[in-house]
Amino acid sequence: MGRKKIEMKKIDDETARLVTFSKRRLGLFKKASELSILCGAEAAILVFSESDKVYSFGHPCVYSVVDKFLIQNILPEETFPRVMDNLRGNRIHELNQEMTELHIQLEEEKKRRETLLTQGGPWLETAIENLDMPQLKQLMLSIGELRKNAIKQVNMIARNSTQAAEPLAARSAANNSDVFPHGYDYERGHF
Amino acid sequence: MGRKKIEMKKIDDETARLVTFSKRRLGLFKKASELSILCGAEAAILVFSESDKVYSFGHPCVYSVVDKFLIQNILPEETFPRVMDNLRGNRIHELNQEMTELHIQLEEEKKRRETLLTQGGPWLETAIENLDMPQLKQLMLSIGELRKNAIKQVNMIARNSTQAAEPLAARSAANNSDVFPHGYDYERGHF
DNA sequence: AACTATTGATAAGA
DNA sequence: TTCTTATCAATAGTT
Repeated sequence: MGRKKIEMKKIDDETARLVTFSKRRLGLFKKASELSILCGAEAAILVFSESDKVYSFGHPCVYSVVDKFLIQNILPEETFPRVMDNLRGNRIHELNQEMTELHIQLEEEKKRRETLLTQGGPWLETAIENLDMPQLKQLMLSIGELRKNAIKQVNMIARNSTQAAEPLAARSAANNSDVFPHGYDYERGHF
Repeated sequence: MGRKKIEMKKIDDETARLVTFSKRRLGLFKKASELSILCGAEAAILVFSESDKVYSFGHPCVYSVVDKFLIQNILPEETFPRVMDNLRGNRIHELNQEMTELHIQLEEEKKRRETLLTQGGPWLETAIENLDMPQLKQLMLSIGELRKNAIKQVNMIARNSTQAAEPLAARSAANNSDVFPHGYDYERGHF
């Protein structure tokens, strides 16, 4: 789509290939952004360059979409038997251990609920270890919602700010990855 | 890009929105396919329609790219400790009756905790609106950690499963999804 | 679904 | 790299 039509095969010249990669990657992300906006859809794009550098786009954010995908396509409840059954109810010869276990759990549950009421965050980190698959799925969905809301708020602040707000990468340690959050002026390459 | 320029906002007319969604989604996938071919890149696209139907594209395939993404961004920081250790103990025996009671109490606690977990969402949504930028950054970090822990636990459950544990993201596409694999002549609808 | 008038994306060049 | 522009490609509105 330019001065000439190009053959649809891997570009031989490395420099030209890199240039095209940059241009088209941005174009792709823009298209995805438009699709999301125009149609109220959620989308995520993951791209790995030849040198395995990762670039990603997501609306409302990469992780909420990827998580949603994983939950729908990779983590169906029925494929995973209840692990907790092994630890709790199915071993008659381990009744005593189970008893102890229950005592501990009960205490932990009480503590956790208490902590959750007061602090929230720290509780979740430890409590996750005791969640079963349905609970985990619910948690993943909640996390997705949480991200959405947080990003919304960041965008809100950014809009209301005269100074250009620091772009939200929608995640923590973005090691070696470029994240492309929708809602930011990616045209200007602010990140 | 047609008879008229359209405003970049959600299309009001539902029919038009659905048509545009179809057209642009295909266009997006084609662009991704071209990017992959021309530049030797790997790419995956996940799209959820408003009605949460999922469409995906992947080169060389959706799951390999998603896996790669997960591995690069999530798994490296994990250590996979034996999470269940804290559930096992070697204490003195207890009575069956007490155990039954404990079971009941535990279930009750879990229910209460679950209620907090699910109902905690709305509370957080409201709270988020009052956070400033530094607080939001911290929240995003926390969410990232939370998500890692959740995924870690999912993997844990998968590993401990008596059934052949399926590696994360190593399944074929599920029922309700349209997968758009690169390498096939999607123009002609070979699948 | 198909068809075009337009707009949008981009290959090549500066 | 960034910008410019001639072309090609995608698509909005229409049939």
